[in-house]
Amino acid sequence: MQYWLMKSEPNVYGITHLKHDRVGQWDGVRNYQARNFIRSMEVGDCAIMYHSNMKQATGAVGEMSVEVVAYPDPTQFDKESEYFDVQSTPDNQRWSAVKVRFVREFTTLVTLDTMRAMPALTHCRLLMRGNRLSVLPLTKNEYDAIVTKGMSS
DNA sequence: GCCAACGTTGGC
DNA sequence: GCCAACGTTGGC
Repeated sequence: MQYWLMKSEPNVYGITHLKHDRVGQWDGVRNYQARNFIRSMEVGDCAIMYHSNMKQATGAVGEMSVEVVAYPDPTQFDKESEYFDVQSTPDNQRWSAVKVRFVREFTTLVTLDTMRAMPALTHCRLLMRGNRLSVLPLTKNEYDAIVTKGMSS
């Protein structure tokens, strides 16, 4: 069992969308390190959804689980998509997607400030300077600490 | 293989 | 909207 944190922009695909869809495709990852994490995901892995780029509501918003392991991200071949990658071909599939299932939405937004103040997250990559990874691993301890905060009212 | 230029991310 | 930090590209 592995634990992850996955960033999304809530206006593109946030917790509200996933809650509605129940199972959603996590695509558009265009960073090799993040892609490699995507490829190492297993069915049943736990993941925290994190909303980024929000003026008021940046932070962890809920829990997901991995429903389908990595497969070629269809948006890389879609000329209409903003994620289209001219260098991707059927023989050279550069990018991967997974499917995630909605588990629950936090009752409380866990903001960056809150997370910075949590001893359990001292070494979390999310909080390190200049961190830009959109998919990153968490320890069970880090994951549990965020969920506990999120479900406290 | 180095590295300058450029593009992107994401907090503020 | 700004800009620091980091990743990628491409000339050499």
